[in-house]
Amino acid sequence: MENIQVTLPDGSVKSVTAGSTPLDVAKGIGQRLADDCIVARVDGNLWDLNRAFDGDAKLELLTTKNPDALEVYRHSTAHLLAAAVLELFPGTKLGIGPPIETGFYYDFDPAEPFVPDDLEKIEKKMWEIQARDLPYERQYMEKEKGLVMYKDQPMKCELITEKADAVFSEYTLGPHFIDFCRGPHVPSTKKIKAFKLLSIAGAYWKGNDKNAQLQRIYGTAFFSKKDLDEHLLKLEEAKKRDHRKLGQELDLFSIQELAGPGLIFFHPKGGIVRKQIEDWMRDQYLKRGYSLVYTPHVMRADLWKTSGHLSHYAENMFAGMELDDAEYRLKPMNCPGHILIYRDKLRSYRELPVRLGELGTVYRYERSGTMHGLLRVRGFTQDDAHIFCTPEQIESEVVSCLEFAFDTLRAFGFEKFEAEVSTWDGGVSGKYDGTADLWELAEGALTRATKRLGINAPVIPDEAAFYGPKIDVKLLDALGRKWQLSTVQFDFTLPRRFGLEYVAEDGKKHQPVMVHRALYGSIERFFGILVEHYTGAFPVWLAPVQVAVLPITDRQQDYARTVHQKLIDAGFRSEFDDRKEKVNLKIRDAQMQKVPYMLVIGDREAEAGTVAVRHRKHADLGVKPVDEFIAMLREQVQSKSTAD
RNA sequence: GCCGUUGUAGCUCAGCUGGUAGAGCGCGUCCUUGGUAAGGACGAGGUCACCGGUUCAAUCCCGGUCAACGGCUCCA
Repeated sequence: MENIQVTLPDGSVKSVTAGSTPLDVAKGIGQRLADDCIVARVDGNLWDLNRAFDGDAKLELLTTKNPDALEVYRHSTAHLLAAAVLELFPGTKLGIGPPIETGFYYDFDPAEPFVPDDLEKIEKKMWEIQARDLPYERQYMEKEKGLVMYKDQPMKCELITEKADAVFSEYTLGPHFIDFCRGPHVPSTKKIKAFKLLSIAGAYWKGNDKNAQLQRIYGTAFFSKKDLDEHLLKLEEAKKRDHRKLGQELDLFSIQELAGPGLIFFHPKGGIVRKQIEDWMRDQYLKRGYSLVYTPHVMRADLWKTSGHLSHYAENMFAGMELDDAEYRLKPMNCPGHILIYRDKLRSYRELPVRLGELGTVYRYERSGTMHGLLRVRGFTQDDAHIFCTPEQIESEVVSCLEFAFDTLRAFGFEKFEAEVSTWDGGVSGKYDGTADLWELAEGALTRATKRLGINAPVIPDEAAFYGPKIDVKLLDALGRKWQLSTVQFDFTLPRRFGLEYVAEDGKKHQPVMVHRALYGSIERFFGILVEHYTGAFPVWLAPVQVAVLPITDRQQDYARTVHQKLIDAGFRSEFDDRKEKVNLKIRDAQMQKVPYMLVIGDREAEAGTVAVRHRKHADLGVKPVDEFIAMLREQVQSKSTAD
């Protein structure tokens, strides 16, 4: 037998006998490495550790430090899940079971739907199989034979028919489990050390809502118990931060069954926070050359015909209202309203760009089952603005929109962002509106703008709206979760549909370019994200109650009241707790409401004209004269400090 | 819209194979005037989501509706 040459990443070459596997090479280097290895990369392809080399090869051994290895590991855990399900529920039909960003899932079609208790049973069975130390073995099957072999697994047959080569690979796990699969996998179940099944959900076969629905089991897996526990802790933490839970605990907002799903009631405390959010944006509009407009919530259906919404978007609109003169529709978007204002008079190039901004409440008929707290609703308010400009102005407008967006997100305490540019498909499919030179112009402006600002923004082809390219900004919150918020979108369609014009230098009429942009996106959604980002402990400038004044006994009531009044007069949001309760309880309540400052007032303070300051996080800050406290508070509010 | 789960006081939940309900917190009254995260006593709150069926009898079983939750699909 001839030897084969295996080149390692450091350039060294190992000579091994033909038929050797990556695991053999790893063992040759050291048992520790062999133990740590999950999978190999051979000539750039992921490869089972126990799969023999075809010939000379470049080899990389992937250990638990490699993200690709984690994917393989999770994929193997998904197979383990499927094997457990088949042992417990023979006859269950298998769908697919891939790794995902946070773990893995496997889709099943069981005779009886799984119930939550089954998760525990299945997980137990998985550990049982894991303990058997079963190998994942790669085998090969001819397509024709395979279709017969898998005749009891209709979904697998479908996949084999569609995807398999004439000879395809499959993986066994022990004597009873076999799955059509490209692999690779870990060598044996003993490699799998930490996993947990998380939930059961419904999912359409092949992601198509025309197909039958399967039972999907989600789980997660990590190389170590420690990593798994950390991840589970993070999930717990996210649950505690859930804006729906905090919204109720802090009395910020509610959704009323009598009123309907997806419609938000802002309570007094949520209302104050929302006012801060809105005021900030309106002030910025005026500072940055936007005008503030208001447009009606219901408008004639004819308007929505002109805009094209009734032909493209009708299923997302609330049904029409037949009035005496015509049919009316609730607005799902603000654009047509702004367009009517633009179009109300003849515009000169001298007044461009025209930037019309509104905090516009729109209603969209989201399908039942899609609503989610404040994040997906049927009525929401966009910080919406439309910029009408000349083609030459596009780039600088995009730059200032992006600057505006980043300033906005930073103001609310977000530090990390990502941006991406969505472009068309070059016109091949015909599903995009507008001419090639317009797309080129706009896409060029977007990418140049990101470069000018030094933003790394990947370009994603064929992801644009049909009416123009766009750039989306995502933020990363305190838990590192991504949220898509700000968007800047070109629109080649509406200016044409509404026949928008401006008179240029040449005295002729030209069509302006239109840009849609929203920075919060939806105020409701932004509010929800803020609640989660801060776990409800809003920075002082946003906090619904900034100060709680807490007299210890009735003797200090009068003095405490003057302190409270002084705060109110100075423009702060102070709450006076004059209940006949112990100060411990008052502190506890203020603490649980996440009030930033508590002023404890006893005889000593009343005597000296001071307050004992307690901070929600840093606890006792000591005694200060009232004016000194007010000055400190003023500084924090004015600077909109987000430090706690 | 689809699959699955859930729906009991303002909130969080308990309620054993059907006999019209209970706790803690909160709320009210009273006592306690107490220095940095829960003082005590008493009391008032519920058509057990809604509609229908089975039954002598339904919070409990069955069917439907609505809503919430976990997801899927969708989000020009």
